[in-house]
Amino acid sequence: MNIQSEPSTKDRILDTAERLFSLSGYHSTSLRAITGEAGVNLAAVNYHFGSKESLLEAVIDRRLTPLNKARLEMLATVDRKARAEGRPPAVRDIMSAFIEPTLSFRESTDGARHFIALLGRAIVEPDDTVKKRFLNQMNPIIELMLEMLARAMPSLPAQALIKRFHFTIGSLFFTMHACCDDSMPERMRLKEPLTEELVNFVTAGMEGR
Amino acid sequence: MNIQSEPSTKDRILDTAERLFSLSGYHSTSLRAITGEAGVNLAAVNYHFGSKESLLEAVIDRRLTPLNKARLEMLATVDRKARAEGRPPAVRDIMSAFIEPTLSFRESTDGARHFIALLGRAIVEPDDTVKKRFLNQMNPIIELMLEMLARAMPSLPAQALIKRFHFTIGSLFFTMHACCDDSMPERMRLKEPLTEELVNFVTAGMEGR
DNA sequence: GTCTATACAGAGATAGAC
DNA sequence: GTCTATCTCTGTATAGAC
Repeated sequence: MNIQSEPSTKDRILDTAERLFSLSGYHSTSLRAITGEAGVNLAAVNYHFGSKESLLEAVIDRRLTPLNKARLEMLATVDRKARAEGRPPAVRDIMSAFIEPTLSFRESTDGARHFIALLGRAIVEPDDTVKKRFLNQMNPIIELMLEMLARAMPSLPAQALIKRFHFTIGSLFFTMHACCDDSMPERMRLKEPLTEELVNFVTAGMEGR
Repeated sequence: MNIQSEPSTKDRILDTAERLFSLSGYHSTSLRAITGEAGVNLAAVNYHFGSKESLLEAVIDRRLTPLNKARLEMLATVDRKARAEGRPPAVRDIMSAFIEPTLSFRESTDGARHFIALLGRAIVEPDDTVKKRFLNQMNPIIELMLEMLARAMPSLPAQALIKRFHFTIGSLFFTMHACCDDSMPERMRLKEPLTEELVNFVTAGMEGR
């Protein structure tokens, strides 16, 4: 545990891997590129993490654990307030509790920005091990949001709710990935701030017509 | 050009690559797996396509060209009809012209289903060559839709329109990818039909509140 | 405990015989 | 068109230096 000295070998690997995974993708980033740029030996990855896949898991867990904690706390606050006022939670507040922590976390540091772009891709990764790791962390939030949304819109059939929530996830994760993506055509480049527009969009879609 | 005999070496490679790229992802699928399953020699890929990347482009182009033609025709019909009636095109009709051909094409054959799942991932691929190939084909449609949407909602600022269209693309592409994805948790599994719910969702989001 | 050097199997790409 | 041989680069594993 270094307090004010150089980052440890392990942290240098994590930081570099996060950046390169985000920029070039998991499979296209070689361990030699990571260790070369981090200035550590190739075998240090195997020593500290065991494999390239375990390294990716470590990259994900390091940021996703506190981020999901923030999301759950915000959802709990929305729920508590609604119960105290004897009303169902508002769709907009549920959406905000998911979106606002994500996008404001993204603005916090350069590393976080890379990580959020990486996460936006993780949900469509074909690699089962990686995706399951990611989905396991997301499951408690998904369950809580679905339960709260069902209370917010009691007359909406369960299947319709699932579909609309699914579309919502698509909007958010694509935004997480693509908002800092330079390869999109100029006209499609997004400008900040995004939170309010995204909350508006998915709230309108959720509540239907 | 074989009419009623066995598929050619080239077509066998295309069909097998389409299925394996969709199931396991581009980078995780080896040329040995493709050529082995297709029953052709490894070097046949290099001979017919030049490289693994060019093979992916061929897989994309074969299906995306006719699909985009159908989308453009449907958009043109919506536009023509609106002009004939002297009114701006309806947001819902524009959304349908993009979504309906995509999802009904997906239902047409097993190969198409695999292809649509692959496309749903292509838009977040980190590989620049692949993504640019894909975006080049999509650009005329994106431009036409943005132009029609601007006429449909003349009071909406351009930046807000871009953002909402972006969120729409996220919903559709995630649906294309994930609707046949078995690794999602049981509660999030989607059931057909999707077209109407998706059109409702993105129309409501587009039109705002 | 940390880290380095190095060996190994599998990948995509390519040249050239047939 | 097809196939073999071979090149480089990848992820992984291990033996041993400090």
